[in-house]
Amino acid sequence: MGRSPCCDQDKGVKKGPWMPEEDYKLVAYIDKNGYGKWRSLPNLAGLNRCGKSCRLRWMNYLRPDIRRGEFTYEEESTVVKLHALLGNKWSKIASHLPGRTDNEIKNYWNTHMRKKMLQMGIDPITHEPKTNDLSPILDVSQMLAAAIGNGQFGNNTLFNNNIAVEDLLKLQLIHKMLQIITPKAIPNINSFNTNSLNTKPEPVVNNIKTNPVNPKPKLAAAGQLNAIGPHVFTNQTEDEDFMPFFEDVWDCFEDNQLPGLATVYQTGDGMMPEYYGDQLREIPSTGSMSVTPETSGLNYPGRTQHSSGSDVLEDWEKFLDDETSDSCWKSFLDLTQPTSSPGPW
DNA sequence: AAGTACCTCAACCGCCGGGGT
DNA sequence: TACCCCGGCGGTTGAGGTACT
Repeated sequence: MGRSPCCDQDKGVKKGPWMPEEDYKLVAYIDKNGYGKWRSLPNLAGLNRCGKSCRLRWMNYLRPDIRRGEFTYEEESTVVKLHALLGNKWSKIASHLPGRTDNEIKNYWNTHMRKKMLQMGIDPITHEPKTNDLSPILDVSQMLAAAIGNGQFGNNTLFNNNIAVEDLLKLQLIHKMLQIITPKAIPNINSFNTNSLNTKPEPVVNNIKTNPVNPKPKLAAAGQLNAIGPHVFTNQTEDEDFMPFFEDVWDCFEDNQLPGLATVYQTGDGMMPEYYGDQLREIPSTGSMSVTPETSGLNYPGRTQHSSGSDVLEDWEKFLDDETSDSCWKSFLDLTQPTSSPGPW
């Protein structure tokens, strides 16, 4: 069938960037007559353009309610969530962002947000961590596991200092989290002998200062996932800061459970530090997600069921309900947790 | 200053689905 | 039922701007 393109009949119509006088003509006509009947509009408005071009110019640029300028944090967050829900349905996404056009959102996604997600190791299509990007972590984790499994923990110089053990525990924690997120991509290395860890090496423990004043910090799933990347636990280089984290992890290992969520420290003003793209910024500790799977009533194409770590995910859920946990990552987490409605994943 | 590479985004293209005849 | 018209959508392009060498 293939009907002809709308502009075939309009031989010699102008293409390319619009001139101000063309804009003026189009706006003046629509102001007077309203829009619609795009095919006949150019002739009526005295424009040497095809109807589609006029429509596009009006919808994407001349409409009075167009909102221009940088996307706000809330807008970006909404785009990420809706893209995870809807995929490249730009017009549907745009319908949730007043003043933004599908074209603008599409462009912004392709030029900014897609890049950001890739930098964060997130697949912009599936919204899941990219397994290829995790392999270096996995490799290191496996290397350490192998070393421990060989009984070298006690005399291997690699582990003869606190930093190495801390790093090991961090790696294990990250590994566990990755297993929960992408169980198929991250093989289980739990089989390595964690019992060797259960006999707390005295030199390590003795060198870590206890801190009775510092309460157990909140467990932060958002912070957990922020740790996947180049900024792993950057706030925890000091022993005092690291101690609660160490205790949490240690407790879980002793109970032979998944490690607890790592600690993320709130700053004094109630702000949560988080990485946002390649920048560290502090975000208000309150706020709500404008759209969630539950509120939207939409299913999640592409969601995966995580068979393991459900307890941890429940903890995450509890944490996510906490008012201090709002973050860009929370939105990702909202979209990756199982719901009661059975999805295809 | 000039050349080149990269980035951004307005605009175009081709296809699709709904509605009318 | 078949065909056509139209509006709308998503993918792609390329001109202009910017950064880098």
